[in-house]
Amino acid sequence: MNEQSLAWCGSFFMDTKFDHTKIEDEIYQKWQNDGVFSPEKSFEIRKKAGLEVKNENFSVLMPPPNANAALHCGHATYAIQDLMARYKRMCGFKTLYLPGVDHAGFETQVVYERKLKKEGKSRFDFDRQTLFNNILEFVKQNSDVAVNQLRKIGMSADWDRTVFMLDDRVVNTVYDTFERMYKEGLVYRSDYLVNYSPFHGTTFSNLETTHIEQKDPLYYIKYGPFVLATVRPETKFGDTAVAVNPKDERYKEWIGKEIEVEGLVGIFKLKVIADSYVDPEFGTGVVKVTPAHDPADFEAGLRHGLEAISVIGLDGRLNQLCGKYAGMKVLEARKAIAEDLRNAGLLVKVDETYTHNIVVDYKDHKPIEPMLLPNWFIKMDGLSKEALKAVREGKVKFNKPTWKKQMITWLENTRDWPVSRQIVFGIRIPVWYSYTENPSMHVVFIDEKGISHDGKLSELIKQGFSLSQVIEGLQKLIAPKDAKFIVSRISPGEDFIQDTDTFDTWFSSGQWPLTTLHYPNGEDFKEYYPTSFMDSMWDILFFWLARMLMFGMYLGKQVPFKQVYVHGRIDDEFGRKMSKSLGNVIDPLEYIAKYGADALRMGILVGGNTSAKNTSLSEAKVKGYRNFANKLWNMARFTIMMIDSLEGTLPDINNILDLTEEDKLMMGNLEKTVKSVTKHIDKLRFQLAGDEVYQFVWHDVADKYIELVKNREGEEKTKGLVILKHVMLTCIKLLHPFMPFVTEAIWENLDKDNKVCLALSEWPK
RNA sequence: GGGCGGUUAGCUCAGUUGGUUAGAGCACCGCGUUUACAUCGCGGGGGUCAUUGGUUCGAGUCCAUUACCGCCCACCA
Repeated sequence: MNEQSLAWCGSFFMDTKFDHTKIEDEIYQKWQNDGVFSPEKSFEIRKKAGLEVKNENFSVLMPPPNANAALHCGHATYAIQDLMARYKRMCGFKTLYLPGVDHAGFETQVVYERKLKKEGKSRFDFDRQTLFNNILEFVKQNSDVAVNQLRKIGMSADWDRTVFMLDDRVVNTVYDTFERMYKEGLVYRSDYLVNYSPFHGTTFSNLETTHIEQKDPLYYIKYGPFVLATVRPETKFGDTAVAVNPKDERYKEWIGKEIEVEGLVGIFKLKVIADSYVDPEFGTGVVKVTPAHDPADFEAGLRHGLEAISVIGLDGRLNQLCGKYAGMKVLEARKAIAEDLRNAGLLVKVDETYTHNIVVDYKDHKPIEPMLLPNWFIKMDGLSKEALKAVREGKVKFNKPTWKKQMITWLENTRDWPVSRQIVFGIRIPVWYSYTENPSMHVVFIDEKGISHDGKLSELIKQGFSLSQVIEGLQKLIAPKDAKFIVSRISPGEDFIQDTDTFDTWFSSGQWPLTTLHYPNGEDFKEYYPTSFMDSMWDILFFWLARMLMFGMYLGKQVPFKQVYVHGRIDDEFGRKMSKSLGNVIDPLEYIAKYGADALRMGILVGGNTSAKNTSLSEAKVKGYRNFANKLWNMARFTIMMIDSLEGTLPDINNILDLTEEDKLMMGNLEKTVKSVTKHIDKLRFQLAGDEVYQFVWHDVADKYIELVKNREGEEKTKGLVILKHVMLTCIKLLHPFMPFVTEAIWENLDKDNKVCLALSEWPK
């Protein structure tokens, strides 16, 4: 035992209880000082010590935790990545575990806006740049919290390589990608029916929306010669056709004819179209078609060449096309219009029992208004095709067939990806509009006195504001859909204003394997791409894993990771999802403080099946594994005590002969356990691996073999202790990826001649 | 509407080539202060493996059916 290790064990090792609080931080510091987490350093250390080193790398990227909050229980699943990294490192692979932090654009902004609200402020009180800087400051404070908490769990990540999503280098790579895609025709700006949230003031991709069931009145209204059913009479001013099913005999004669509809604000002339998307069984079998405010109608509009007329504005209110209803909020207008239709004798009946699914955002479940807005889009066909091919060919393996199936289905059905978000916190879209060429741009800005101005840029200039004044206090810019623009990351000249939209978070995090490894010319990229292992929960299978696959194939020309491990959600002890409203949220830091990181890790890795859809965690479980850590500790203590009470030195395991039947059995079982545990980990069956060592250590070694050796005398006892020591050393190696702290502490005390720390010792064979 | 999971002890779950009497942890009951550990030891109770049917010498395990629970995707006004 060397001086350094004495410092943190010493008399402490005589304690009958294992106190994790006394050693965890110190051991972590020691690993870090020794260079255990650096692939290069740890590789050299093993080489020098004469331990096996492989010619192959093992690399795993840490899914960057959101920088907007402290860690939650889900982050405890990072133990899976750490288990793999530690295991592979011990097997002799040059192992890189690369950490990072995400800016989590939209989510962070939502969190920050809630904070502002508490202070009686809102995002509208700040110009764009100031708001961005404030949020960035907020994030920087929190990302330290997140990183330090990850250290507490024992992550053997190379922190010197930590990447933040808004690092200049990352942002530049993201810009490179956008520019390249633009040059290759994969980027376009278009009016498209997007999911717009009047509440959040931004667009969402399809993935960021969800459906909830809701009861709404279904209005049967007279519509020219027809009666039709609708829940949205307020969109009637944007109707540009009426549709029926082509097979519907009732309306066959009307197809292709023009009808006149007496509206509440004049008379509409509409064409009757036939389209199979109409269900003859629903309502009366007649549908009003509103391409600008309904996804199905939008598609139908494209098929039939219909005009799309927007009647709802970004503020969620009806616009000037709606006559006296202009300025009303959607629901308000709906009621008013229904009432007026009733009074005009145009309302046939109302079905109050009608339930249907409405689209809401995934975060706050606020209603989504489908809107026709100019947005930046990425063409998905080519990108998804390459990713699909790689998945089908097995270039990337999945821990369960169902994830592969889901991935294939999603990649087969991708739609173009709207990547612009109308939020401030993110990577700003590198596109500039010239004022001279686009005088009709709409801007919102705050002047020096803090007064907000909103209007056409040319008008505001006429009023005496200078362009630089506008740019200085700029909040929002809306360029017309046919605006002329230049793609550039720096200003092309004084006449230009940059787009105020930012990229969808997943546009940058989708490039994570590339940016973290310094694509395209960095050493790490050459050395560690494609990465070996990627662990993530199923909730971001499409958001993130699919996007990484696409960017990986597009830029890196290879899959970004060879093995995907999809883990389950951590639920509470009754299998319920953790939620604030249920009050069943477990704070991982609390359990670490109380029972130790080792116990928490075991609770996740062995107490449940991480690859199941959901897995439950409970205090009782973690406590049980804390007991196991204590058991292990005392087994080691007792072994050392028995060895110390012997006279003379302990013979080498290779020099002992004439083993008893019990000794042979022990050695045989040990060998079986080593083989089985190794196989289980190789097959990613962590629970079975961990449980097997647990059972072996506790019930074979402690309950039986130690009891046996304890009662021996003389030479028999000496031999037994030689074997016991060997068994203990082997077991703590097997357990190290699961319980790094207690095993490392035992190693220092049990093997006084150790050349390297346990984290760099050789995996038993 | 399409697709996918799950159902094994009071609770959380294992059971990965179909093969003795179905296991673990926690909880429960009884006993126990031995050279470590009471965060321990020894012993014990408790399951018609959701339903029904099939394949098989043999089914918790494979196939089909039903029921219940849950998830994902989706443009039914």
